[in-house]
This record gives sequence, C-alpha cells and structure tokens, in this order.
Amino acid sequence: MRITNQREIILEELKRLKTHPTADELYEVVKKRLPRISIATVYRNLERLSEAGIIHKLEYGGRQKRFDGDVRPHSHVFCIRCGRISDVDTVDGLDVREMVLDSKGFQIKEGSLQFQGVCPVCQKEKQLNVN
Amino acid sequence: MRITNQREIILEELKRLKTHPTADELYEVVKKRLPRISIATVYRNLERLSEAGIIHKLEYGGRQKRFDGDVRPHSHVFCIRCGRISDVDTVDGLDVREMVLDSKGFQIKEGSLQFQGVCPVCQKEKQLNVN
DNA sequence: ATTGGTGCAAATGCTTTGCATAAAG
DNA sequence: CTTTATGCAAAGCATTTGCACCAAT
Repeated sequence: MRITNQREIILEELKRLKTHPTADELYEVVKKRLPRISIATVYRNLERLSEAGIIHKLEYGGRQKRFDGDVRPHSHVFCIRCGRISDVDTVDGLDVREMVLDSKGFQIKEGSLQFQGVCPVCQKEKQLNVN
Repeated sequence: MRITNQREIILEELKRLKTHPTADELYEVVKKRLPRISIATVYRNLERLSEAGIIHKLEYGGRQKRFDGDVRPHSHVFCIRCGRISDVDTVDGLDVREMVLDSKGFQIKEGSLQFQGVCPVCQKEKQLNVN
C-alpha cells in the first residue's frame, strides 16, 4: 500500500477524531488540509485501510457507515435517534469469545459488546420538544 | 396499527424464516403468497414493525439491512464476506448491561454481543478458490 | 518507467416518498 | 365515513466505479 499524502492525512485525522465520523464528516475535516481532495478518495482509502485492519468500519446505527481509528478491542453504543456512536467503558479482562457456546459453523474472528440507547444530545432535544 | 393482509403475511414469513433476511429476500418470499405486493410495502411494514418493537432491524454486515422476527435478547455473528447473519448461542444468564462501567452519558436501552467471522458457505468457497 | 492512486462525473443500488386508489375499522 | 395502507413510479442519498491524469517508488 503506497503512502500518499491523502492516505496519510485521512488516517491522521481519523485517529485524531474521537467521534467515529462518517465518510463525509471526515471528508469535511480533511478538506481543510487538502482542499482539492475528492470524496471518492476518502471512501477508497477508508475501505483499503479497514481491509488492512488499520482502522475499523462500524456498520450499525443509521444509513451511513462510521469509522474508528482505534482498533483496540472495545465496545460501542449507538444512538437510536441520530446514529451517533460513542465508546463504552466495560469491565476489564473481558473476552467475549469465551461466552460463545455454539457459533453455528461460523469461524469467529472478532467479538464485542454493542449497546443502543439515546445520546446526551438527543436526550436534551426530547426534553425541549415536550415543552 | 391496522391489521392488513400484507402486514400479517410479512410478519408471519419473517417469523418463520430463521435466516435474518434482507427486505428484498423477504419480498421474494412474500410475493409467492401475495403476487401483487410492492417492495415499498415490505419496506414500510418492516420499518413500522421494528419501530413498534415487534421485530428487530439488524444494521451490521453489508450494505443491506436485515430483519429478525425473534426479539428475545440474543447474539449474532455476521459474515465479513457475504453479510449473512446467524444467531449465536452464548452462556446463560448473560446481562451485558452489567458490564458497563461508563456509558458516556448515553441512556442505554439494549445491549448484546456481536461477533464477526466467516460463515460456513464462505469457508467452503475459500477452499475452492485455492485450487 | 511502472504501478498504484487521485479527481471528477456518472452510475449503482438500497431505501424512501408522492400520489392516486383501495381496504380497514 | 374516515383514516391508514398499498402499489407504482420517481426521487433520494450514500457509496462505488470508469477513465484520464498524476504521483510514488
């Protein structure tokens, strides 16, 4: 995998952001440093980098995929209202693969806890709408 | 929610299938009983039913969403090659919410284990491709 | 010099929506 | 009778792709 300017900066910005951005959110950020970059380049690199295991593609919560520059095993919550994703701190030394009794013939590569709920922003919005 | 023929049959077929079908897979099955049904009706009903908590929408693994007629808490694996989803049997009495230390302000509604791996079908295909 | 990557625009494919008609309560 | 759902076709929108040009090795 060739090291291009675009690839480096995409990876750098994704690792800096802790927000699990969508491709277009990341595109907006990267564009500040590379004004002529194309959204297609962002998509292509996010795909390549996640295939290589350098980043993670998150496919839950809403229509758009989200990306995570932190590949250490950890758990996520996603907001059922807005799709926002956050890390969740869980008890230490958790290996979820130990909890499997029958994987139905699947060869399991990874496992994690996944939560869904309502994010702080959407909790506030709900209160306002009640008034 | 009005009980229409279409709605009943969509729900019935989804509950019968254990394959976590996509909207169009379910559409093909339902069409055998209701040849004039529209794919839009399938989408609209799957949305309504999942909002009502009668079914579950599964948003991981591939571009298409998948649906589950079984709403009892349980875990899934999805295939990183083809997106196929299967149930996974895990140790009993597991309440994953007990494992949360910090939910980062999210109000957590549900939690589950989620695994990714390679399904039996794709394992075979890989072997064949090697020859 | 060669190979892989980029930018642009067009195409793709899943999902949603507007609207007239039909069915449920 | 009123309201909600359906079928059809068109629109939407995130993502992917073809292609000519450019940059990394």
